[in-house]
Amino acid sequence: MRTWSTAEVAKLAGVTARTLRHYDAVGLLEPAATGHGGIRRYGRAELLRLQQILLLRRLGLRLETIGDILDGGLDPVAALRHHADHLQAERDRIDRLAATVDATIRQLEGGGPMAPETWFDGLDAAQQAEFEAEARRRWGDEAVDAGDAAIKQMEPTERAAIPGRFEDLHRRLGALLASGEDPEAEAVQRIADEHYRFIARLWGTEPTAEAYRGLGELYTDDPAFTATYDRVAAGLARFLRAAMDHYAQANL
Amino acid sequence: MRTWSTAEVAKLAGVTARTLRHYDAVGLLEPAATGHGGIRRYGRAELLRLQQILLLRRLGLRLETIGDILDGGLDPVAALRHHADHLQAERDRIDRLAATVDATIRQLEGGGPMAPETWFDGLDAAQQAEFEAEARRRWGDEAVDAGDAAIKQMEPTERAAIPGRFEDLHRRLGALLASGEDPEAEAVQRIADEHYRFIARLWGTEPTAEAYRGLGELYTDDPAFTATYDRVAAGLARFLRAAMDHYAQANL
DNA sequence: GCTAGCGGCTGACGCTGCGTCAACGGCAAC
DNA sequence: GTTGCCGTTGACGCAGCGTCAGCCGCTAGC
Repeated sequence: MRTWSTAEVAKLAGVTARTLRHYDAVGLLEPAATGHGGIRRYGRAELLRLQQILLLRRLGLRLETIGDILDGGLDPVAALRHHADHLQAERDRIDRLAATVDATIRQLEGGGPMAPETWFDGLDAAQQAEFEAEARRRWGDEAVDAGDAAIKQMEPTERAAIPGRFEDLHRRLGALLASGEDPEAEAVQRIADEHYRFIARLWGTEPTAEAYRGLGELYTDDPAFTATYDRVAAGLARFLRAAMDHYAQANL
Repeated sequence: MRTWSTAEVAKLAGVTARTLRHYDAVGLLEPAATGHGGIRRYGRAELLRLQQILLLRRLGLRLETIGDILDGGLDPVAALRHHADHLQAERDRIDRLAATVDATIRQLEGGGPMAPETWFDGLDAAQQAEFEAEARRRWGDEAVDAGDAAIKQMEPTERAAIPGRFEDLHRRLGALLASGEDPEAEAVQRIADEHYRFIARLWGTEPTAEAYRGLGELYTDDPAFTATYDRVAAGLARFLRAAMDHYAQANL
């Protein structure tokens, strides 16, 4: 027995016959011979190649890449290094996702830090969770926990007023934007000052210039925030960010 | 301005118009009204729904699941918990993949532990790397490093003889299998004893019953090994594993 | 000589979430 | 009338096969 049929190879290698036909179709593994009605026959060389294919496949490489490697057109080490980078990135992405999902679950259960009723107007539970996860990434756990503690210490009436306070600031900023004011204009900067002090209250500490600018970046980088602001007035997110940048540079 | 066009919504939410049409097509987000040549118009409610869709999407949920949640047919917390489990599994999978890829790279570079020329006959570099990764998972880093050290201390001639020694054992086992012997037969168990002592030499220590049985499991569980053995003789992997099981039970 | 059954074959659709043409329509500015 | 912009509806493409559907050839049993 020097050659094997599709079913035999499939059993030996632990794949389905369909897979073998697929590999034939894409030119990854062609049978040693086909005859008599298209019947495939595989030889020892094909078995070996299949082994290597399956190994590389289990490393997560794409079939096309595997083909390039086995046909000598691609350096295996380079390809694997590239793949390792890709895996690393994937893992990081999943880690971030998982953190955000966990935060969202905590938010929805209502028990976690940053209770829903206290935060940004216009952000629902999932958005707040995302913001929290992002905040922990940007400013660290301590900063976020400190902010949470600061909010928890407020009077209930003050807490309840937070969303309204934001709305107020945003509306007034939107009006200035609509009237063509520059982000660095004094009228705008006065509101930025109010905004800064308000954020400081919420955070339980006065943000550094860097932290405050980072918050501004968040407004424009995160589509959820951007959309929230832009519903108040088109371009408000960028306008606010510019105002915050200038404020930080001038006063912090 | 109380309604928005496709392009406006797209800009506000940071998605493409194609995406909005897609969401309409799959029934995830239908415009408030369509008229005059199919022109879509979105209202405030649709904007809010879109926000929630995008948030849940960024958590990695599938569109269908998102639809179920937003239509009230699915508990968000339960869905997210389920999703978190899924993410966890994915991360673990990627971690294992990355470990195997790293091991493969080390093997291919030839510098790492378990140099290619010393290990199993029939396993190429990638396979050996996979085996190494699997071994570290099953028996821990110390065991694998100890084995590596043991092999490094051998005389070069003895090292070179390893593959041939395996081949010899496998051929003799294959002959006994072909002649219909039982895995527990004395003739088979004598070879199992040789096999055990040989593995002990390679590992630098005498495997426990559990470790030896675990090695047998690997032979049948891992298609790469199974195929390698079954090329020597059909069913050899299972035969060897049964012999190892019995040997461990009777002698260890 | 008929039929059932086993294996093998070739299409072709399905899955996921859109990106990317292609082909066409309507409306405003020039 | 034309150009250009924004809108529309198909339809293919991607990755890697799973899963029919429909057909052919050989063998065994009746």
